[in-house]
Amino acid sequence: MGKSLLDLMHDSPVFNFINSLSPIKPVKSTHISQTFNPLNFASLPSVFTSPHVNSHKESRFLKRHNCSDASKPGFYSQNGNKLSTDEGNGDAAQSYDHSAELRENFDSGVSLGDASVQPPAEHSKFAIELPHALKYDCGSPDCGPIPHCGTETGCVSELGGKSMSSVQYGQEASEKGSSEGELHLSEMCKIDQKTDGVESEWESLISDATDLLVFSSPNDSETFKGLIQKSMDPMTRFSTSLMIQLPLNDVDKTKIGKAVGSGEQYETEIPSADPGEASELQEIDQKRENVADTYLLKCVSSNTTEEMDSEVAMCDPHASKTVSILHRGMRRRCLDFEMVGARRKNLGDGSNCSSSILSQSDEKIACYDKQLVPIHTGGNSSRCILPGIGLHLNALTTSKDHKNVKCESLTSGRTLYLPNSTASFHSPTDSQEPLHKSLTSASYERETDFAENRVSHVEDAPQASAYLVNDDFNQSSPKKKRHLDHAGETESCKRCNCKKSKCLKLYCECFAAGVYCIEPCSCQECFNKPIHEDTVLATRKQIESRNPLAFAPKVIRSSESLTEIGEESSKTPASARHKRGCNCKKSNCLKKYCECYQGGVGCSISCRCEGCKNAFGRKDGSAPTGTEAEQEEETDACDSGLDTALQKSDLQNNEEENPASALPKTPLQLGRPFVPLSFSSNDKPPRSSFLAVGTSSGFYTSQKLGKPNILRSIPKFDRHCSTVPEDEMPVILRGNCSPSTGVKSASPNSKRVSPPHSNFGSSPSRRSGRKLILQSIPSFPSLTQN
DNA sequence: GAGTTTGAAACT
DNA sequence: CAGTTTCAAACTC
Repeated sequence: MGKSLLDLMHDSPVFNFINSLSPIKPVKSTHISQTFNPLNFASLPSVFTSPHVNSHKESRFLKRHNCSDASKPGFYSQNGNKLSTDEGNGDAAQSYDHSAELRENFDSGVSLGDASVQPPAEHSKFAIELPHALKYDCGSPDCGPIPHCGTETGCVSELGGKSMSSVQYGQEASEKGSSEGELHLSEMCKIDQKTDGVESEWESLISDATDLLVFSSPNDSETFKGLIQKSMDPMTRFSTSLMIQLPLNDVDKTKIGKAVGSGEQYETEIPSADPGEASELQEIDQKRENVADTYLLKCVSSNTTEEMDSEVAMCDPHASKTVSILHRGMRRRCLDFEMVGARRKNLGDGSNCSSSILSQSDEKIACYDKQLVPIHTGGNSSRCILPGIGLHLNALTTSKDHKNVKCESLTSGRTLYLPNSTASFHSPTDSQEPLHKSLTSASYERETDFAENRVSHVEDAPQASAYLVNDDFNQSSPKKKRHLDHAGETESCKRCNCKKSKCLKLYCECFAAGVYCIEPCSCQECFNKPIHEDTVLATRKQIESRNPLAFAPKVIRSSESLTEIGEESSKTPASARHKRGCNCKKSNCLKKYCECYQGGVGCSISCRCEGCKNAFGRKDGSAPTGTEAEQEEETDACDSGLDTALQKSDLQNNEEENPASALPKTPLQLGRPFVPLSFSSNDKPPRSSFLAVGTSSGFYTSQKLGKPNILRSIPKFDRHCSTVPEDEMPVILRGNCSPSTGVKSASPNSKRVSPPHSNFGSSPSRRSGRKLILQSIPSFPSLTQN
């Protein structure tokens, strides 16, 4: 039989075709299987692998990499877990590894020997399915009467009993990607040699498989879903895997079927171990991969939830598993992000993810995200949507009607503004999304990333959270906060209490922060609402025309700046400085009346304050020593707010005490003062400091204009006191500032630049103190384009 | 919660 | 640009 099979293989047009296509070079028949097997079981515990296999593993790996690796992220890693990960493998494998399956199946011969143990029934299905797909190719979906196997396991056993073709085994094994597969393979090897009537049996098996597939037909997707949702039992898992595979199968039908011509023949041929076979298999694998790819693409485009689900499964091997699990809850809740997030995580975790897969999955994710986005955007467009920093905040607080949104936002809320500020928000862990991407990403991209960002950030965006917190504290008075706290959601929004300004002046914190006022605000006659967007923008523009930096963060980090700013700044107590400096007369810069203090930064030369005792750093540059600060604090302890101040000052002092360390440091360091401030429960963090710092005007613009506002990203930025690289600074700002005011001069004194002369108003300009540090100015697109 | 204080923002 | 007024947050009671 073996020979006949080989001959068939060689003669088969399909074989030739495959040969031509296959990237993998055919290996000698006997060895082929070995070579491939290792791939399949690469992750298998050494225990299960025979020396034989091991020897080949490497080569196999290599091959795998070329062929299927790309398509399956995390496949290997998951395999490592074996049974526990079986599902994942299966699922994952389905989506991306079909090609591999074939190939692996091929390998089966060798690895079989190693086969280990308890083959999960789940996998067996795969073995069956694959053939099924092939069969489909050759014939009609209905092809022939199909013996039913009651259960997958039953099928498997049946297959085994019938001594299914090596191919099947191989497939199975590959699908399992686990020891069980190997076991079968080993058996297969024997079988191959022994079996003569393989074909007939094969067919029967196939039919069985077909049967199984019947229920996995595309139309049954729902059913599958239902199954998945319904239970977590083995059956469910099985169904899940099937579900995943289904799409592929369909594709296979069309594609593979065409390519191969006659599935049966192909299948029967596969069993034989022959170089030709190998090539053929390889080709098939390729096809499958292609199919998978196609499917993925398809998935990307698909809109239906169900499709998405299946797609997700397909796209992300890891996700698939997750998805199945999550499915139950997700659908209705629109937790897509969760999925996405999970998926994201998975992807992220999957160190092995191939680029191709990633990209695909990314695309999918993007789709997902997009879908999700609407959720946010729906209803209260402006509020819920959050394209802008401010919006996001608002959304959180405002949307009472969007409880869901809020809730989710809360979980993910931090990230809501990400789209705009993705750059800053991307946590290190978000490796998936290259920072640059976010930076450069257009709104569209942002949207895509939106969900994922949210998710990821939620988990690992301490900064973001911090920022939010700050926001909360900053914006609302304790009273108000308490009121709003009920939901806890409102926390992150700014709330103003404007009565006369209509929230269209910088008096209004919301407006100043570039966010719309929301319900929690106690403002009267508020025009700072989406409804009056035009007005808001116009006003904003006007203000900007007067002072281009009006919406820039008030506190900027001087840091990076060390170099730029020069010694002086470095000498200054704090690494960050208020952009214009304060003008305190009575508060001694020890209360939040002082913007410097509020911002958690020390006073600097720019300040015109009198009797400065800023705990974060005095105007004269003398940083209060730890003791000093404490003393001061104690003295001023009366000030409730000082508690925090103390903390802050302590921190600050620590830094300050050590001139070296005091200076510009890492963003975190910088942020420290702020963070403590903002977080300290007793004391409300300085309100505007953060707001001002980060929230620049970008919000409105971004929202309305939809310009990518990288700089907006401030949340993180804020927290870090404007760590934004100068590069990020909007051209406008730079241009305006530097030219007119003469940006930073080389001299220590000149490091700060005063705002554009023209509009900046008398006060700022007149005093040397009120100069702006251009470098750290948070960028936001200025309305006054010119 | 009302009233006061404070200093930035806005205006002249 | 300087001075004044307006404003709303911060603060106090």
